[in-house]
Amino acid sequence: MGHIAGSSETETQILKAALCVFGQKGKDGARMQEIADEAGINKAMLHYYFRNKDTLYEAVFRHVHGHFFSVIESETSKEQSFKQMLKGIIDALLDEHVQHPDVNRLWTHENLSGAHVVRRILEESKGTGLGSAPGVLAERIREAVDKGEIRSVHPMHFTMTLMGSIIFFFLAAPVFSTLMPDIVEHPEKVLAERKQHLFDILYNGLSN
Amino acid sequence: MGHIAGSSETETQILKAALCVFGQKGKDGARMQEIADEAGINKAMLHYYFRNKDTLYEAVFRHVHGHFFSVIESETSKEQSFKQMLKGIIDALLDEHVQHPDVNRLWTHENLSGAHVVRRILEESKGTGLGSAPGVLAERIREAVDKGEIRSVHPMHFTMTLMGSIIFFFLAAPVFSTLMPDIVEHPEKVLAERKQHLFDILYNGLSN
DNA sequence: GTCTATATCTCGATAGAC
DNA sequence: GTCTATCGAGATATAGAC
Repeated sequence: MGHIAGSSETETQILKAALCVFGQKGKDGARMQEIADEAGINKAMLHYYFRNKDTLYEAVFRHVHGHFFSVIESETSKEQSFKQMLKGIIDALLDEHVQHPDVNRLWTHENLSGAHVVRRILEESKGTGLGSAPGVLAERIREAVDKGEIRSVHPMHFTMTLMGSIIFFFLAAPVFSTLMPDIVEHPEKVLAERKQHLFDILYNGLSN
Repeated sequence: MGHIAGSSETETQILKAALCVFGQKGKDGARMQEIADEAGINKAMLHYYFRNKDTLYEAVFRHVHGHFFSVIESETSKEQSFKQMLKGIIDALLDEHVQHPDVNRLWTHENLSGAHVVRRILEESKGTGLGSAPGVLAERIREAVDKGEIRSVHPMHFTMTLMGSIIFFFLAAPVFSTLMPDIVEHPEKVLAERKQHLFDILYNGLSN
């Protein structure tokens, strides 16, 4: 947030526009002018609401960083079998990425630049809140192993494998579309295939 | 290459330095001054060997883009079972990423910025050379399915899952290190775990 | 709160001596 | 081929009127 108490309409517009531009171009490639244009306001207003580019970037990140974690948190807290949970996470995370591609891109940019902002946020809320979602998922995996629902597997590594195979799909789409034209020509079909494939390979990989 | 015929010592130094800086900061975040410093030369020299920043970036990318593909090509062309090939690709690709983290980062930056350079390169050598490596891997998967070595799976989706779960591990390391301190404290141990986990989960996922 | 005008500065690129 | 010095575009950020 800027130095304004409540969150005004304009502030929301700025955050939305900034997410879009930062997501597309990254922090370095983004231009304050472009963000202003996208928000339908003036460049000076950006500095009025958010002191400078760094502050704006951090505000945007704080505003959306929980998006994907909240999906995981939602699915892990439902009363359901591990199998259902896995299917739920795969489907919901893929859908979420389709609907909010900029958030995924922002996350990746953040990781590439050392993840200083994320880490600060995660440190602030040590083990609580949305940041703990991957930890909760790992715990659910551990429980499922104990109950014999799935065979023994390293919880954190599986969490990384799951998230990686979901996120990479969108990240590498520009390159893979050369090898697999359906990605751009029939995106819904490929998305459905992806959901089916991931559940198939990962659940089978966990089966006894 | 610049407008010099052979590749001089200086040119190699520049490419090496540029890979480092472009990998760390991305094309937009990179500074010509920093590349010059890293190469131990003068800023003007960069423009002498490579016309401008764009040209330099493309030269760097062309210089290293085949790194990971060559690993896949090497493993897919060996005379070995599918099981051995899968193990070989996982181990070799993970090792390659450890040894050349900047190449991975450059690739990711390239994907985030639309992959215009990669696509041009891939178009130039339509289906030939290193660019066809993922396609060859997909073909090997198809063959293994036909032979009954593994159960039926979508070849291209499996290729993406494999590459994604390998690459994401390095990409998200900054964030996951908060949740899994071993990543920075005992990196060799975690790398060994990763190799073992990936082969375990993916090969089991492919088994009948 | 919102705008115009402008200050300040960083960076890519070039000119030109050696 | 290599350097120093510098130009000029374009970016962030601010000043100040309304």
